[in-house]
Amino acid sequence: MTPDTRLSWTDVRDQVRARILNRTYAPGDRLPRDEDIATELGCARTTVHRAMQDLALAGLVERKRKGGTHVRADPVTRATFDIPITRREVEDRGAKYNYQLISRAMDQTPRAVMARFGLQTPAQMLRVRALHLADNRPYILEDRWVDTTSTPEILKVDLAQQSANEWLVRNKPYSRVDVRFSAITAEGVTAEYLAAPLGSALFVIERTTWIGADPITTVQSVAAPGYQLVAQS
Amino acid sequence: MTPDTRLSWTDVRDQVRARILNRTYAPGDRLPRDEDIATELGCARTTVHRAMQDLALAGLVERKRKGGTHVRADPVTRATFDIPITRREVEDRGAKYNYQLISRAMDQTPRAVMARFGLQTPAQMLRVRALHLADNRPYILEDRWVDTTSTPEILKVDLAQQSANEWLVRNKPYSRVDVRFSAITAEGVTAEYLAAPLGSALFVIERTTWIGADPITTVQSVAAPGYQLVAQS
DNA sequence: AAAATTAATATGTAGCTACATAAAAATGTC
DNA sequence: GACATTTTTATGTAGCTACATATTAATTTT
Repeated sequence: MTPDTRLSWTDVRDQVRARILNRTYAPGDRLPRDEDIATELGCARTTVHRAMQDLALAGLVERKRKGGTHVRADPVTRATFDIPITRREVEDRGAKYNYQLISRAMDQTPRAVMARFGLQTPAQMLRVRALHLADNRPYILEDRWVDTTSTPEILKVDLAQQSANEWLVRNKPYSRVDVRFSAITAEGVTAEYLAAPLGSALFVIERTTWIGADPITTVQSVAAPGYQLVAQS
Repeated sequence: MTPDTRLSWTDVRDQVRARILNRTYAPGDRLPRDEDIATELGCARTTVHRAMQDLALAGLVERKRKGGTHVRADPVTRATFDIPITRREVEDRGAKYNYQLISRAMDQTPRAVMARFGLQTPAQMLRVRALHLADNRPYILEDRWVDTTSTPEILKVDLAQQSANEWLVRNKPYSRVDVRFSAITAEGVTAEYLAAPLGSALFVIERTTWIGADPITTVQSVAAPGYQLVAQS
């Protein structure tokens, strides 16, 4: 069905990638111009262009105007992670999702939160702590701060019924997000809520979102022991 | 200098994104056809198409032929991480990089390694353990297995001089990679090598690569306490 | 009425032209 | 020779046409 001699941009991409993998084009090498590759493979320059863009996005080559296209000498491993709302994450694992509000109160932002938002002076924000459960076992403990200046509506939401996670993601689109991963030791109430042995290692995801220049929320999500995050594709 | 009325695809993307953010197009809504948006904004359909592709890639909208374009109801947080070679990572932080080979020997793959590669039976592979240092302090401890069937050249490399990390990334391109993050507790020799207090939480990156269907290598990289991974952009 | 077929439609892709832009290379100037 | 200027060139982008393809919607057949 495919017109025999018609190359799609994915075909071109795969061809060029294969050549990089088999060292026809070695790391650091400059590739032929898009146009020459086009002539060689018998397609239009636009098609080669699209293919090259994709390879550049994947981190395999680097392109510069006039400078041409080069195979990256120090290829980086580029991994993309999808972090869905916690309910979905739990349900996608085939587990029953439950949610439990721990506390909800206005409070002054501590240093760590100010740092995340890039604030110079402390501010009053809504602090929400909650526990997400999978099959009635602790799954993720979240400690969240919501800026009530940018998001006053959160004050009217019944957070005992609906998690701030879910409400925010559905009702408060953001324009910028900062994600960071780390590990902490299970201690005190954190260990207690997660039913984790004292001293066990816990995986932590921190997310901070803004709309334009205005802070929306920052969360520290601590996962129960054994949690693993796997890259897409 | 910019021709007043000329819209680039990034302009269109930003416009549409703004409308999603300000709820002109609400979650779940179907957007107008590309062509209608093109007419409205005064540009070609191709331009809108490119903009939409980008928004789809970012996870903001979903597109289906004939079905049209819809604003995603459950937006996911999509984060991209670049994991450079360890030398670069250290040097980019302005620290002095050092490397130390701990052990290098052929051995039978344990269950965990078989699982990563999807092997049914154990195999003989090269196991390399090494320590990366930043300013002479332990930075990352790596425990690596290299498939000497797909990568026999590794046997001739002097791994005391050059880290397997670096040699592989520069000499062995891969076609598929699997990345996963987790947290473990500092124990035994791991704690010792990293100079980490017993029981402290350590961040772990596991990477497995293949060329076609053939395994190349799998590494468990354990970072010293305090390590944090931050998403790009 | 249910199932199979056909038509309509929105997005996906390839190819072309024309021009913009960044950066390297060549040239000119002091 | 060092510096500024101009030219060249490879990629980047916009717009157009034409057709492919997946789905839904409409229609026909059983």
